[in-house]
Amino acid sequence: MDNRELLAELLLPNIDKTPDYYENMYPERNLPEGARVTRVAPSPTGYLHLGTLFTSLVNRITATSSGGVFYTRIEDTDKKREVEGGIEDIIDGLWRFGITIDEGFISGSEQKGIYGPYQQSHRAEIYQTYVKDLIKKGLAYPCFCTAEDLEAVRKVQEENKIRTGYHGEYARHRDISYEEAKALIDEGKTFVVRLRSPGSEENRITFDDTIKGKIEMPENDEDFVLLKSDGIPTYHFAHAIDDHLMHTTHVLRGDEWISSVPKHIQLFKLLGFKVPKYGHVSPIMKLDNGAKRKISKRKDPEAAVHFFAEQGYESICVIEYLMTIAASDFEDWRRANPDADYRTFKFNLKKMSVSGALFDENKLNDVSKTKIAAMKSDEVYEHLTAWAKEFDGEFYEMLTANSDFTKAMLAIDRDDAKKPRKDLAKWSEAKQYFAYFFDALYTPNHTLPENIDAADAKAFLAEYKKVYDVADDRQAWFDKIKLVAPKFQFAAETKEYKANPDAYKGSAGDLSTILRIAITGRTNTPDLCSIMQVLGYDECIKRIDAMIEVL
RNA sequence: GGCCCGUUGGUCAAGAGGCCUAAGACACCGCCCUUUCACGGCGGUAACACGAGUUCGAAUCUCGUACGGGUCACCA
Repeated sequence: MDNRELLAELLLPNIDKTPDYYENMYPERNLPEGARVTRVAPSPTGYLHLGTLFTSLVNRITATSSGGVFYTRIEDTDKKREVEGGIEDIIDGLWRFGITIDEGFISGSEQKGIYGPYQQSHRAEIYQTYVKDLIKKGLAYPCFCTAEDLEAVRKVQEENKIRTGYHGEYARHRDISYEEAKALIDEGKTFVVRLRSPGSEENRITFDDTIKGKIEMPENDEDFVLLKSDGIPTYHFAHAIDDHLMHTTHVLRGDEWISSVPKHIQLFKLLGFKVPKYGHVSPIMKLDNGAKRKISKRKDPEAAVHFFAEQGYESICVIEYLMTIAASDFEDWRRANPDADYRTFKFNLKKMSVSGALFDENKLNDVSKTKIAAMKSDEVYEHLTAWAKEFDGEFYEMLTANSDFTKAMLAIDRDDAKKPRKDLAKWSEAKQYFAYFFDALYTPNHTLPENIDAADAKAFLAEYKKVYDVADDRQAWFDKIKLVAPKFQFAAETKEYKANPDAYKGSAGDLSTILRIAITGRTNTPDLCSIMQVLGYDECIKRIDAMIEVL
């Protein structure tokens, strides 16, 4: 046995398989030409992040549009940062947003597919097998440097203005002999396994990023860590092994990875793997004191996708909004296909923005309002109550105490309307918006607009009471307002009033406003006639009387 | 600091040397429609970061500057 073989046996004595074993175990996927295999590989370090959702969406739709496969893989190689229930949180979150998962972790505890296990902490033997092979080939070696050793080297490099890192002459254990290694191990020293990089900073490599285009960078010459001292791989190594074995065709990930691409390409080539296509997704940004910055888990509530659920944004609305960021031609498509499922949109990575988009709440609200406006009352009822049940128990009780009443309320300007109102963007707005329908929420406010005289208002309400019939349809209802209008010198027709404003105190429109204030305490509500029908005769009279009383 | 990437109205963006007197959407403003609000219709304000160069011609190509972002771990 030569030095390399001895080293390999010394370092990884329990590994008895060779890479061939795994190559045979995980065969090529049987997929049609052009089908793309994508994945999202989150670390269970906390809740589902907006950025993770975004990249998941991009991966998902890329697979879908090409008839491919989208799978999840858990990157739990850093035990220190792991959070209890993290896997479940992320996977369930994906499903909740309609990101379907074909393979890998399909719930917090279930895996599906023949390329597993889909959790890196359970794949140690696989990684070690490949590392052992690399050592035998002289492409990897043990490094016994401690954190302090590395720190000292870095300091020297910084002082001498040399590029920091474990490369070239600073790769101290690069040519360690079997004997040296054995002695150190016998002393009880721990080690990591590093790549013996054949690269040089002088060389340039280029790769074609499917999102950002052609990128040129110096070749990697750093002997970066493959296996940590606990025998678990670093991200770089796990990425190469897993994406190769799981036959990922497109690695679509956050653009913080761009600078690691030279490492990855080198690794794939050294391992004899086919290099996948890379696409680097720009982060979603946020405006902070006039400065653009990446949305941060720590500072921004909307970084946690849970925020949107709490606010009562429909998950599909968040997704559609993200689609407008992901694909510059999505909005046009949406206008042309207002009812189509977004999944049928033909997604093209080339249409993605190369710079990070600012998160735009206005736009989200617009997308959301349009979506909710298109719903029928039954659907709104279902979604609203589901939200309230989880986030506002008190409101939930009110909504469900009399579901027919609530549904009638929700049907106003919606079910029979040619052009439904665009009002609600998120369910948390509903409580305030519909407050006057519920005794517990309604606080009368009898403030009149400045152009209306209190005496007139009082007289009008008293007169209106006499003719009011809850059974009137919209036309009859308005005719009655017009009927009484002349008695107070108000114009029955808006046009008349506009043509000759001095002849009148106001128009039928102003009278409606008085009535609206009496009934709802507001000047801005959906169709008043319908509101009065839903509220019922007694309640309306009660409110009218209450207003007459205070005037 | 080294290495990457980026920069078109307030926001998202179209744009591949002449079709750009620079599209569209959101937001904002005005008018019309209208019982209110909304929808809808019509219109408006508003942008190629800066400087050189290449070219008959540059938002588009090149270089430099500025600004922004990312990355330089036994984290992903």
